[in-house]
Amino acid sequence: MTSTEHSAADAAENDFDELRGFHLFEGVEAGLADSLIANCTSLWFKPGELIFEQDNPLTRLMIISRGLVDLSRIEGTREFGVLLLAAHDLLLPGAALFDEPCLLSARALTRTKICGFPADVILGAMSQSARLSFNLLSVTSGQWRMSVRNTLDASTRTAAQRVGAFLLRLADLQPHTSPAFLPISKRHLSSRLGITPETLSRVLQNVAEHGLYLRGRMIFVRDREQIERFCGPDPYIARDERELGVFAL
Amino acid sequence: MTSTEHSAADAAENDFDELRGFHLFEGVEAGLADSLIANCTSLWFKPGELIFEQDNPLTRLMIISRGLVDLSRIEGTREFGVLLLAAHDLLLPGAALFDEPCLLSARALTRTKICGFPADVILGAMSQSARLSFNLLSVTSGQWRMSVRNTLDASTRTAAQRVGAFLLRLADLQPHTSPAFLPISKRHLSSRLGITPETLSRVLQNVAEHGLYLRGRMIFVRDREQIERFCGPDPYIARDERELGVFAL
DNA sequence: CGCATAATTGATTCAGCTCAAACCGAGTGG
DNA sequence: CCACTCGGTTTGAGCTGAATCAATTATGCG
Repeated sequence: MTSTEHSAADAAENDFDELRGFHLFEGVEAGLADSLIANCTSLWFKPGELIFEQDNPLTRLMIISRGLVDLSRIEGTREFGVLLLAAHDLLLPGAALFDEPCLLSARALTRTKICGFPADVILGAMSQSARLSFNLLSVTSGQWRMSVRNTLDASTRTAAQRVGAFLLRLADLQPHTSPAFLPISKRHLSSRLGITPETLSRVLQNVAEHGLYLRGRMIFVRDREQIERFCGPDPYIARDERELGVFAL
Repeated sequence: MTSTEHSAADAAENDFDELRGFHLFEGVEAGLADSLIANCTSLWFKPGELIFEQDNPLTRLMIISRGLVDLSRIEGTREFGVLLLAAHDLLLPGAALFDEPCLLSARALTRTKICGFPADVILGAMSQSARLSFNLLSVTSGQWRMSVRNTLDASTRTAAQRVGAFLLRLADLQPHTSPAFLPISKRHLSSRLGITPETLSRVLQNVAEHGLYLRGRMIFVRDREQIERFCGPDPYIARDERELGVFAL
């Protein structure tokens, strides 16, 4: 953790309202939530900076307050992206709470703000608040579900279809901005989709011929019908994981 | 659910001791655990039988009391195995508790006994017992962790390495039987490892040349050194997921 | 015994990887 | 203002692991 660290008190004042509104604290007894938030420390990370490294234990439960975080396994020079988390998401809650050595490293993709709660404080709070445990369970379930979707995507769709579907979803998540914006580098995108940067580059040409193109970091959906047909309909019953407090991409 | 169904009372009597010892109920207040178990219904499934189908909601939280269950996405004729669960494991707890339509179907691989608890009863109990919520969270985290391991295996190892590593782990999990026993068909094994049956067949010859062979359903580890070298060392820090109440393969 | 399902074997194809080279745009400093 | 890096990206050529398709051969199992 090399970034500027604010004092706990400082963090609590600045972040209070923000954190209080997070799904994690929904329905949690006010007094308890407040005391948890008072224990929180926030940290800013620059794009590209590592937040924590695989194979180490995690002593705090971290939540993304701003930014985007890539969870991936780093093996030599190659990175295998597993999940892309966004604001409101928790970082490997299981690893933090159950002393699992992380399987994954976390890296900030954009300028990112992380709030951390000491794991033992959370564990203590869980034994008092059924609702907090419930929320944690709902988030963990949702993240797992997202991870299963990725696994299935990887084995049922071609690289081109995954690229198309991912960009399309990204566009749908920002309905107000047109054109939609790709918040990460193509390199990271390729890692997230389990392909090499070279393949991504080639595949984008193919995708462009089917109604969706990426110029710079702007995503243009030119022919929705066509691109949807091309990607294959999302094989999964629609379910907005955001209801579970999951904002992963 | 086409199998013989026992009455709840019947189930409770027969299964009481068995269920009470499951990780799910560890540390849960005795009265509460007992009343939950009284609400449980058990069902037997024949090998190959579907336990539930993808895209449907789940109304009960199911736990495997005996047998092996394959969680997979069925797409036309091809099946994509995601996780192989064993006795003591829960079946998609998140789907049952949060009304997620399942992404996966569950199929009994061996003769299997499933105990089910109505989801709303569990939800009610969770609000009373922090420990029950905690246990559910630990199981869900552990299953997710296992699923991440699979994802990583799929993208970092070759088919042959995955086959070798899987059989080796299977052998290690039954230290008392020699030779170790493959409890499922090769077809299912291939699905679990994300390869075709043809590839599995070919790859087994290759694996045999590196110290591990499969004759019928017997697994012989002839040269442990060699096969471990061949598969590449398990890249993940050792952690026995069984501590988390997860027995998935 | 005989049929259905599972497993092997062979021939061929193909999606995506690797390696290597060219390209491009944004900073940087002379 | 321009030359010069230096990432990140693109393009090209060739390779390869695993899938597919098709044809046998084994293995239960009723």
